[in-house]
Formats: sequence, C-alpha cells, structure tokens
Amino acid sequence: MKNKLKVLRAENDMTQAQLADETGVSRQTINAIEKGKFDPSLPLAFKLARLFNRKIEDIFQDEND
Amino acid sequence: MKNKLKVLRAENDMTQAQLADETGVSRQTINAIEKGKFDPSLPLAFKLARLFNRKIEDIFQDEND
DNA sequence: TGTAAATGTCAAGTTTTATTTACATTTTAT
DNA sequence: ATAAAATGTAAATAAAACTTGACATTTACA
Repeated sequence: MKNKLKVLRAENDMTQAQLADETGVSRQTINAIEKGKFDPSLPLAFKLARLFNRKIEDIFQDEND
Repeated sequence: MKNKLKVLRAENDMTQAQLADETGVSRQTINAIEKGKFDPSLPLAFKLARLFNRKIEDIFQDEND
C-alpha cells in the first residue's frame, strides 16, 4: 500500500512526531506506515484523511488496483 | 464504525457468502464487519469499495466525525 | 564543523482484527 | 409445515497493527 503521507506532511509542515501526536499513535507507527511497512487500521486511516482533509483513496493507493 | 454493506449487498443482490467469496475472506468476517463487531483491514476496505464502486467514506462512517 | 532535530530501523512485546470451526436462529420458498 | 438458504454468534487461534525502547543515519542550520 503506497501513500502520500510524506508529501502531505511537507505541505503542512509537520514532523512524523507531530502527526503521531495528532493521530494518537507512536512516531514509529507513522514512520512504518509512511515507509509502507504495514497498513494503518481503518480508524487511523480515517483520522489521517480527516486531518489532511482528503479522501482515504487520495492518501492511500492499493497496489492491486 | 457504521457501514452500508447490508444495503449495498441488497442493491447488488448478494449474500454475505458471495461477498466473502469475492473479497477473499470468510463469511463470518463479512457478517462481523456488517454488524459492526470490528473494522475491516484497510486492504479489505479497499476491496469492498472497489467492488461496489464507492469511496471508502461512502461505505464506512467513522463514529467520531 | 558541530550539534540538535528529524528520520530510519530493529527486536520484543501487547493489543486488536481476521480466520476457522461449529452450531443456533431466522428467512425464503415450495 | 418443512427444507434449504441465509444470517447470527461464540470460542479458539492466527495474523496484523501498534507500542516501547534503543540506537543509527540523515538533514538543517547556527
């Protein structure tokens, strides 16, 4: 699962730690998701989408589309 | 996490077993998600959205919106 | 150049979700 | 009314998300 978190963070001038803080997860979780090590839970995906004011599909792209 | 799976199944005349089959999970998993017992993984949410040609947000509604 | 902030990574452990199996209840249709 | 199909539910296990802590590397910038 690819994603645009790094770009969205840059656009919003946020660090991984800040994003982790705002979504209530650890910095390592944000880093791992950003690097594609695993997928976020659906609730976390919703939080991220809401925070950046985007659709989940605009942030995350399923490989097998 | 609420969802519209039951309605979407009805609109597409599908059983839980058929939906399970098409998304590669067990019928009980579909049933549990449909009844709100737990949330699908993000990949499964993508599969369901793709199958019904909807956005994830159109199928699933996070309670704390 | 040095140093602090940010990012990357890894291992071990906890929590949550998915899957399986099995059975009970409800719905549908004959 | 009865049989079959569909749905509901629960316990046990597997798998994945997430945490914690620690340390290494990279980036920014004084």
